[in-house]
This record gives sequence, structure tokens and C-alpha cells, in this order.
Amino acid sequence: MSDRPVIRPLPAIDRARQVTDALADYIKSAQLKAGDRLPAERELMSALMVGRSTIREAIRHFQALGVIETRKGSGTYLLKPVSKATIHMPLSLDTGHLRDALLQTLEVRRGIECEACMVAARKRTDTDLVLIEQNLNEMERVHIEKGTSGPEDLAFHLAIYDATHNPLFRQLLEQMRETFWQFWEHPFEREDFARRSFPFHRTLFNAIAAQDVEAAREETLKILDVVEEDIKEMSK
Amino acid sequence: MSDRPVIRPLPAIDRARQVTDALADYIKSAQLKAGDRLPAERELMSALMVGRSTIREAIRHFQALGVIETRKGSGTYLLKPVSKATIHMPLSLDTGHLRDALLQTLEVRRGIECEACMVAARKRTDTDLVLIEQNLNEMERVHIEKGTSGPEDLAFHLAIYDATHNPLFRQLLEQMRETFWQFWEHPFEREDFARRSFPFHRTLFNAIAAQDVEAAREETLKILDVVEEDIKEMSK
DNA sequence: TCGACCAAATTGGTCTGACATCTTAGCATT
DNA sequence: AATGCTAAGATGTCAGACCAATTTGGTCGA
Repeated sequence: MSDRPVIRPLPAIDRARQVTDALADYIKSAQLKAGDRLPAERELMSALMVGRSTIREAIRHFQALGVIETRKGSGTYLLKPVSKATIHMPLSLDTGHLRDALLQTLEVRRGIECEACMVAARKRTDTDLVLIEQNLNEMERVHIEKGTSGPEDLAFHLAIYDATHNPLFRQLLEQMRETFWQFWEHPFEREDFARRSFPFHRTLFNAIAAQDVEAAREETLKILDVVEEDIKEMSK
Repeated sequence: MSDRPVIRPLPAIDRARQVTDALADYIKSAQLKAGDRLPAERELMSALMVGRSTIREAIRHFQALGVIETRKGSGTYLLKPVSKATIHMPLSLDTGHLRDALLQTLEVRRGIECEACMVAARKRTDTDLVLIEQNLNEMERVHIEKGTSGPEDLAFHLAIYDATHNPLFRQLLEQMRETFWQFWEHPFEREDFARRSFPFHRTLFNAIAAQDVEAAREETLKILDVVEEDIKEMSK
């Protein structure tokens, strides 16, 4: 009588995982690092005792997950280390306009980045603090020298995320950046943005150094407010 | 002189996208909704004028992204609507122990859920409020009746996320739940959890109703603290 | 008439083989 | 020594065949 049975008999996690798991095992057992080249498809074929099409589909799986990159005529390369214990969390954001997507993403970033800085302020070790300060100094140096400091700004923030000792923060924020860099030149590259957000980076560092959780949150919000201004101005 | 050129010649978004884009176009143009069945591989083959292996690899792509499900002998089915404008953001969390993964995920959820409730408190319309209250009443009713209220609790939170008018919040949190439900029975199902987190849901609703942003944040934190207790107790 | 059972058609899963296209490295020529 | 070319090797694609699971339709029997 039910025209669309919601309850599936749940074969659930099925055979498709077998080959991808086998490939993940192979990558793990071979101790492959990011940037390394995987064996050729015909080698994996005989190594895993399966046909080439099966190998290719497993490769496509990890390619869709952003773990692997294939270059025609050259080979397939590992972008991020992976093991069978890796948990994949694919997200799909369907939006008509890029401006909306950027603003929506920024709202989420407010939550994640503030929490990351708060956790970093709470959990940071002295070693973390040294790394963060090094990146901050380098960023300020390049900023005075060249006017912009895109890569150095990114490195500073990544150092903070690493201080949370929670890899998920870095994963999430790095992925959000990479995803949207395909469509939009990030304001970090612009001189105007660097100038306006400049002072807040030092105050953010001071808050993390003093382990002042609330201050870390407020300084992060100030930086993101500058980003929001840029998005609204740029895409109108 | 550089032994590992960081700068890639950037074929970047290459040919692999062509077929997947074509498949996304096909899905969009055919007005397929979630749950619908896609044409058979052999039909898509002739429809898109490509070989079957190419079709299969495109299907594997969307399958890895959690958009499509294939059932042997039956067909391939759409799980989530997709268009060419869909932006995919795959995440990989590599962790040795499930307990660590859950706690790390919880830290991120603190950031996202708090922000979602804050945004909801700010942006909610009266229509949103009615929907949230309906779900809250239903949840309390079932709780009194059965002792637990797993699905109703989820529906309540989803209604809040929808009140943000930002689909990314719901996407992110739904995906985090789905991902980890494969490995762990969520405490929402447990009577103990429902009892302890019970009062905070009503206060959270009141905060959103009053558009009190700070209160919404604090009540959300209280709920998540209960979750944290459960994770720490459950996995020791 | 209704239910159970069976067989054929349909569909995804896999393997094999072949060819095209691109990359890379080594060789030969200048 | 620098340059250009060729061949080997890699991925990308197509075609055809067969297997395994599901679905569907019809037949048979109670």
C-alpha cells in the first residue's frame, strides 16, 4: 500500500567498499605520502587481482573525494594521505549565485573559525605559540615589504588551527578555501584587505598567547567582518 | 633548481569534469528528484554518446560524494538533488580511534551549532518559529509517552537550522550525523540523554523566540555538554 | 480468485582486449 | 652541450562478453 517504502533492506555498506578499501590498504601498507605516485593501473590490477575497470572506478572514488589526482599520460598521485580508517564526509552545496554561496560560507566560517581560535587559546602549548608567532612575524615582514601577504596570512591561520590539536578544523577550513578559490580570488590577495585586517592579527595572537578565550573570539570576529565587507563590495 | 615545483601547470579542472558535468546536466534537465531512478547505464551510454565505462566512472564520482546510490540488479538512484552549480566539498578525517573522532567532531559541532542557533535567533521569521515550536511540542509529547525521542529531537534541531535560511548549516550537520551513525548509536536514542538534555530544548526555543542571540548560544552549549558527557562515558 | 512458484528480461559488476592521446625519458643529431 | 625526435609507458576511452542480483511477468495449482 505504501507507494514509496522508506525502509530499505539495508545492504548499506556493500561491495563497492571492498575494492576502495583494498586500495586504501595498499596505500597505507606502501607507506605512501602526499605527492607520491601510485603504481600504474596495470600494476595495481595484478597486485590486487582485479580487472582494470575496477581499479579505475576505485581511483575515481578517491578522486571525487579529493584524495587523489590523475594526470593523463603521467600517472596518479596522492594529494592527502589516506588509510582504511579515514572517514569521508562529502558535502554538496547547491546554490544559484556565487555571492550567496560566499556569504553562506562566511556564516559557517564564523562558527568554525571562532571556535578554532577559542580552542587554540585553551589548548595551545608553548611550542604551538612559537610556531604561530613565527608565522605572524613572517607575515608582517612580507606585508611591509610587498604590500600583500596572501600565502603568509594563510600560513598564520593554519598554524592556529594546528594549535587546536584537532585535525578536523584544518581539514574543514582548508577545504572551504580550496573549494572557493576555484571561483573567486580571495581577498587575502588584495592589498586593501591586508591593510585593514592587519592589526587584528597581532591582537588575535596576543589573545591566544594570554589564553584569553573570549578575546580570541572577538578578534576573530573582527577579521571575518573585514572579509564580509569585501565580499559584499566585490560582488555587487 | 627547485626539486619539487609547487606551481602546477594547472590543467586543474580537466576532462574528468566533462562527463560528470554532462551527467549532472542530464539529471537537472530530466528534473530528477531525490529517490528517483536514473536511466540504466546502457541507456545513458547512448544518450550521452559515450562508452559504458565512462558512464560508470561518472556514476562512481557522484556515488563517492554521497549523491547517488547503486543497487545491483535494480538500478541507480538519486539520494540528493544535484545540478551543475552544485559545489562539492569532500572531507576526510583520518583517525585511529573512534572516540577521538567523536570528540573532535564535537568540538567542531560546538562552533557550527552555536553559530547556527545564533543566526537562527537573529534571522528567524514568525513562520520559522511556528515550525520550531511544533517540532518542540511533538518532541516533548513523544518523550513523555515513550521515554525517548530520537527522530523528533533531530527534527527539532533541523527546524532550527532551516530558520537560519542558510542551507549549508543543515547540510554540514546532517552529514556529520549520517557519517557517524554508521559507527555509533547516537545518544539521542538513549533515554538517559533525553532526560538530561530535555529542559535545555525549551529554554533554547525561548531564546530563539526572544531573538536573544547570546542566550541561544549558551543554551546550545549546555546541550552539547550533555553530548560530551555521553561520549566520554560511553567509550571508556 | 488468489497465492506461490518459476523463468525470462533487465540491470549493475567485472573482465578482457584494443586503440587513442598525452607525458616522459632516452637517444641521436647538430 | 644544446636541441629535436622517437619510443616506451601512462591514463582515457570504447567495445564486447559474461556473471550475479533483482525485477517482472506469466503459469500453475489450491
